[in-house]
Amino acid sequence: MDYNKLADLLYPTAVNTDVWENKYPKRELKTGAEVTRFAPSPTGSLHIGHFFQCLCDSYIAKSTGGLFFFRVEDTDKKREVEGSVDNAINTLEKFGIFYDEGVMKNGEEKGEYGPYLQSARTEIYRSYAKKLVASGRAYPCFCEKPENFEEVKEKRQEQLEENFALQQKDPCRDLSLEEVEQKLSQNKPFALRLKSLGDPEKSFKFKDEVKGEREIRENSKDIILIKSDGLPVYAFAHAVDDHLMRTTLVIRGEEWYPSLASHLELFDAMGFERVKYAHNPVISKIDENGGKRKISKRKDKEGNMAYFIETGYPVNSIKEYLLTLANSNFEIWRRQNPEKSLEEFEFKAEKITSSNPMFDFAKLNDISKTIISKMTAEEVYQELSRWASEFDKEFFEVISRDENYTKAVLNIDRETPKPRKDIAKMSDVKESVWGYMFNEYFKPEYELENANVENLKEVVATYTNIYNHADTKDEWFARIKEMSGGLGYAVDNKEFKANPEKFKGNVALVCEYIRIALTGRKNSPDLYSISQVLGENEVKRRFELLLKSI
RNA sequence: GGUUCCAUGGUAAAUCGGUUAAUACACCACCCUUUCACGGUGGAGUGGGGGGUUCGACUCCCCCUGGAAUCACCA
Repeated sequence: MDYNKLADLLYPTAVNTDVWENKYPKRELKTGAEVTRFAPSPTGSLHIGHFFQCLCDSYIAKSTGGLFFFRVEDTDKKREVEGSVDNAINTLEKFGIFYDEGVMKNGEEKGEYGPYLQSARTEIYRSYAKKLVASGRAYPCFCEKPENFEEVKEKRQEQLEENFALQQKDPCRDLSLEEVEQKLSQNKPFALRLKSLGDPEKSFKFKDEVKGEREIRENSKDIILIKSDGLPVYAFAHAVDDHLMRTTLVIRGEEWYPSLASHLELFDAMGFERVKYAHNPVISKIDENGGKRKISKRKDKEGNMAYFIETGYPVNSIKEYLLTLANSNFEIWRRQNPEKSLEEFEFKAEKITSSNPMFDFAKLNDISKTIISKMTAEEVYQELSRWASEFDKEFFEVISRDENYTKAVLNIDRETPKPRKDIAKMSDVKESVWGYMFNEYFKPEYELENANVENLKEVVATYTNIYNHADTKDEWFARIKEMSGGLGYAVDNKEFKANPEKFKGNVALVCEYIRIALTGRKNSPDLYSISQVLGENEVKRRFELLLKSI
């Protein structure tokens, strides 16, 4: 078989690969510098696993003094979702992840190693395809392609049931030049397959940057390289692009690990220097049935990065949480360096665990609450209005109506040595933390279970008469105490504990009644601060509202 | 079913052959407190099972079990 002839037949116009090798020379970097990349396919919003990798990529590039680029793997036109590229770019921007090269908004690009959009690289792929054919390492396959994945699965199921018949080599593997010529003349579309020389009985040593030294079996599959639509498949595009873009470290999900051997064979067949790999664990969750499974972008809200943006988690909360999953020593570093910027953390690929971590909302929320508790009211306000202006326009109107009022609300129990930790995400402000401070969201639907309604009424009715907005905090409390005593509540808590039957309750209970009137709930921060921020008229109005409603 | 990866409390995990097996979140109790929180103190809870190797194993080896990934002209 004359492979050169076959190559000319298949790719008559493809240019020699030297053109590309010269156009994209090796990068000049100091030793140890890693070139990493984030290369999603534009199939909708960003998955948390992708973002996780992306975070690792950017950290490693930065901490080794290398560089990080952004490539778009748009080779599956069927699955493509419009707007995905912009969405990914926006997400990276929102999360403060900057890339040195790659696709930008409006279809522009920066960097000397582009195009960074795979669909714009077909000419390059054709050159390498031709080279591979010419060296006898790839061949055209004219077989009919499966309609869809369902069909593939059915076929697989059949194979399983017949005790999995061994996969045979592709029938097109040994087509003669004449046969190829004839099919081509009939305008039959073809896919390009790798002619694998591997033997799965043999294995070789390989060092994964996360998993360490591993032994893997050789690949023997004649994997598809270029689809019949002329676009490359992941493996081929990965090999060509990461070679030509001079990537040094490929960080990707563990789901790629099983196909690693075929990728390595491809690199070797094309004469490329191998890149290093770091296979990350897949972020999983415990599902409704108690089982563990990979987080799904479709089924799980936390699988979708958009969720965190839409609900208003500060970007650093998400980053810090993912960092604790990626490098478990991050948490210790953070405790030792509470004031340092995230960027100063020294990230290590080999510290990434190889077992799949479970996503834990409780932990994320704790991290986030701590971060927000350290912000000033002004900072929270900025974050809140930025979020609300995009995702809760109505609330945005409400909080911007009186900026100073909103800031005063956000400042309650904040400027203390031990600030409250109650906001995990911006949507909490309205929904579970401060809603009642705004008339629109103050619902006089009181939580009255276990409350003695008559006593509640009595306390509020009495208190509304003696309330003095000008009181200092001490005066304010003294007044409540005095009133409590007069109404038959224990002023001394020890006494109350000793003889609870002698009193209607204690001062704590009186406060609870006032709290119910003021906030509609049984928990809220310091009542004095709340009254002061609400203002005298509003305080009185709420007392009246309660007295009328019960 | 084949191949592969993984295995310390509920979750994230430290240890890298000798420890009362750290720590954080969550949980419980108590303290602080006018309430809710925050904070403080304490508590319960972990090496999947079975074989080896070793004076000694959570740590090394083997088997089993369990979980996960993958087996597309998808990435």
